[in-house]
Amino acid sequence: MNISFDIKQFVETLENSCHKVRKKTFSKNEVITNYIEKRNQLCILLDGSADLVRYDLNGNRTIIDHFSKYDVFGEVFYIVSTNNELFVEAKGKCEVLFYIYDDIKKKCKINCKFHETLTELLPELILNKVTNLNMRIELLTKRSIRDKLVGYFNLISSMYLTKSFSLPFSLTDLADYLSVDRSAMMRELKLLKEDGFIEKTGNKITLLYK
Amino acid sequence: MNISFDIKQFVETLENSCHKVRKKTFSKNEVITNYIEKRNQLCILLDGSADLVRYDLNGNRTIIDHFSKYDVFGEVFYIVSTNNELFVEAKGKCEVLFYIYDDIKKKCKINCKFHETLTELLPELILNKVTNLNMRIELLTKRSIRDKLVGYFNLISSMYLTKSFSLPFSLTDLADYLSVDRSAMMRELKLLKEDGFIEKTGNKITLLYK
DNA sequence: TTTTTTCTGTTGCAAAAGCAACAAATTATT
DNA sequence: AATAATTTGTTGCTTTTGCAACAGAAAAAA
Repeated sequence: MNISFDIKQFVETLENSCHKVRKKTFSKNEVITNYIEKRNQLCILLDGSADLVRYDLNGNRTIIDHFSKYDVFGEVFYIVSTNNELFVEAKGKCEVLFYIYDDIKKKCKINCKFHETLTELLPELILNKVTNLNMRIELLTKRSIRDKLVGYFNLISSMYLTKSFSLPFSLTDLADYLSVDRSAMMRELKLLKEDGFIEKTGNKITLLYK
Repeated sequence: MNISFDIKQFVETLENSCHKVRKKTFSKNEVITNYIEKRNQLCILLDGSADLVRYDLNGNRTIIDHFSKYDVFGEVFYIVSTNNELFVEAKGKCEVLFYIYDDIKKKCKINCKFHETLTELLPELILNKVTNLNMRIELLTKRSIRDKLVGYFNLISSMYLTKSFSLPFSLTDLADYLSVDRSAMMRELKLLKEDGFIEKTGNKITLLYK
């Protein structure tokens, strides 16, 4: 995503220009943050990858979003509407920039450059999120596991412009992302293979159709 | 939603202040607009109700979003990411305000008040959409029809602050919204009734739990 | 390196959801 | 007011999905 470059630029040059900015590192499975309304926190993933997850009352785990280098997250992008708590979990070693704001829409009192740039970029960042959410909904509304898998593969394929790619998720996590049972998904992957739609070695997928 | 009032205010006073604004009426089942990238159109529903729908290759209909009075829609809020076409369909007689923009983020050349206010409101409107999308995802990730129904009822209930409410959808449309088979949903509704969780007369629901 | 933990791949069985078809009720249309 | 169209409610049957359990592979930790 071309927005990442902008973020990179301004993070690198400006991360020390505002006293409300803190950098912190996390190791695998640590909770980077949880989403609480009015926490007024915005985070930028400087290195590593992390997932936004929710656990429901039945113990089901759902991966809401997946973050990689230079992705931005925080409650502004996900206004909490239910009692289910949301966590951002580190998938490995992570470096995260935390930024606490008073009012995301208004200028920082100290008038720092960091905040100014962030405020400018915000609408674009949010629209970026909206696109992700829409894609997500499109996947989730598909009626069968097969359609979800194929939809997801098409997405990845068109993102990387190749019919052959490694999944950014483990298969276990992919099931949580598509909101289906893992073993049922494995079964469907096998059938897709048998029907000649895909090739699969470990988590490398090759699309054979179209 | 408190934002509606702002919209109402400024629409009523300013709808004639920009030459790029057009008002049009639609009758039931007419297509108000379809989503095409770079169409640069923003619509405000002045009266009636409408649905944003998608038909997939298998002929399944999915209601992506439901709009009522003063809701705002258009491609800015749903960046098209796939080949499936999206339509906004009138559910009855509708009055719609169309606004064509050059660049939603920049001021209108003629510097009209309409555009200025809209540009100011836009981030808030978008965040509003994000909340909706997140709620939607939360519903769709629920693993069973029962959980989807209950989740949806809770949402409506907490929105209207009452345990007794009429559904804003027909049952047929509700199934398309929850992305499940209608008859299977009817069966589950019956079971919910039999298990004493809800009362149901026509499309009026009363929650008996909690 | 060895041990432990997590992830992958598989399967039988049970439960849930989808499909199809139809009658009754409700809502539009003429 | 009569007719047509749509929505609701229901059910038997089929297919899909979920659950549980386990063995082997791979990855992480000791």
